[in-house]
Amino acid sequence: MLNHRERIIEAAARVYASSGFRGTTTRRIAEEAGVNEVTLFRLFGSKAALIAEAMRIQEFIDPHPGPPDPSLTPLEQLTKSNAAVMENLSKHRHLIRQGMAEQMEHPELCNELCGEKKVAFERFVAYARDLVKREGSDPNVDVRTSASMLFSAIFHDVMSREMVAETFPPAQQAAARYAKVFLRSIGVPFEGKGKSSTPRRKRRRTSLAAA
Amino acid sequence: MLNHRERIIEAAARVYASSGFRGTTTRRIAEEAGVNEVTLFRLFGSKAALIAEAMRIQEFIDPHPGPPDPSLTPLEQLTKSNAAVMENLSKHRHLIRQGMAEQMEHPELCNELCGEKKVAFERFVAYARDLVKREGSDPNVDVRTSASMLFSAIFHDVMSREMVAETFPPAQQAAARYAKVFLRSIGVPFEGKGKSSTPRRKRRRTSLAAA
DNA sequence: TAACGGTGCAAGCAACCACTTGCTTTCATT
DNA sequence: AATGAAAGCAAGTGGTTGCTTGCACCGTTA
Repeated sequence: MLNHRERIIEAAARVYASSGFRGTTTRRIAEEAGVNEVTLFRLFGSKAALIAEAMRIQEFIDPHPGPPDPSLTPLEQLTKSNAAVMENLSKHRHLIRQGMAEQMEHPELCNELCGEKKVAFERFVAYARDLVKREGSDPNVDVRTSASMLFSAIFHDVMSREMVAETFPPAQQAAARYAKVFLRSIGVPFEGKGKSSTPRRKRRRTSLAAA
Repeated sequence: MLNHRERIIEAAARVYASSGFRGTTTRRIAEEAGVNEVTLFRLFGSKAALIAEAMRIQEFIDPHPGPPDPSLTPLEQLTKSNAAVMENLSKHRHLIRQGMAEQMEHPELCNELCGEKKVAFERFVAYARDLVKREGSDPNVDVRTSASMLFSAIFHDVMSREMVAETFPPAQQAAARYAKVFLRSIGVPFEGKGKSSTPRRKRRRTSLAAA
């Protein structure tokens, strides 16, 4: 049983995710939280302050997708972390969509999201660079753009699958497929079922811990 | 000089793009269109009908990115069409973001967008398959997932660059970089400045017209 | 000239909004 | 039993919303 403050914040996030800032009425938040409407104002001061606090608390991107199990191949590691990120992002997809749409009107609300995203991206780029070095593939490959595209694929998949599912790989295979295409694009070989045209090498263990 | 009807629809789309359905008041549309508020209701019946009509008219994805100039290499073709799609999408990015966020509350509004997107994607997959065949690279490559990732990269770039620019390639190079990573991932060689680790071949002209 | 469709204008409607006030109730701590 | 903080409740504030009404105006067509 949560206390009032937590129940209200949770309700605010839920209502905001489904209806945006304007659609989030204090009456509805109070109703969903099972408290009186006045209580919101006594605890948070205003609707805007309450919603801002609700956004501040969310953790959109799983902060601990690594370090990965070193006994896994790069493909296995990537598939696993892709899936983890997708699952966690998916939980907040409605809220994130609202935040993105309202970025012009309420820029403060999506700052948390953006900050997390940048950090996660740089961490991933470092991992990918390390991977390229360890695997000894062409160091001139554009790792950063490949990483950007992988991030985009994951983000866009989560945000748009409900609307245009046909343009994405089947949900259960998406994480692995994105991993394969990514590895291919940075020239790191993996053992695919006859899908690899680059010379195969014995799988090598690598770790994300160095990133 | 547009007539009233067109001016109103244009204003409605503009206001919707910046403020969403709830934020789009009939008073504001009338103001921006330079007509009296009553005129909206006389011409369109209701706010919802007006906005629906405004969405129906938009063309989000350039319907004619091809057939490409056959004198161009695949990389040049792709770069060009990527850039064209990005430019056109970018014009509607605010409107699209609002539509995506409100997909649950107003599903009818984003149907047009989704339909266009699916068609454009299938057309592109067909082009990519043809490319793989002509270039004689490994036919077992996962072309569809690579295409999906390219689409995602472009879409996500356009929609999120204002918020997290650091996670994307520089704006002027993005179209070309996405094209290179894509070609790399489907095993089609291109002439990069020392970035190619797959064996180079003399550039071959291909056309998207077959798609 | 007469009729008519399109438009503007002023006013107003009921519903809803965020937020406030004044008062009572609940309940744990002392 | 007394105290005080947290919560509920009912009512009301001024403002905004989508939409309507009634009437005057104006240019075209008959």
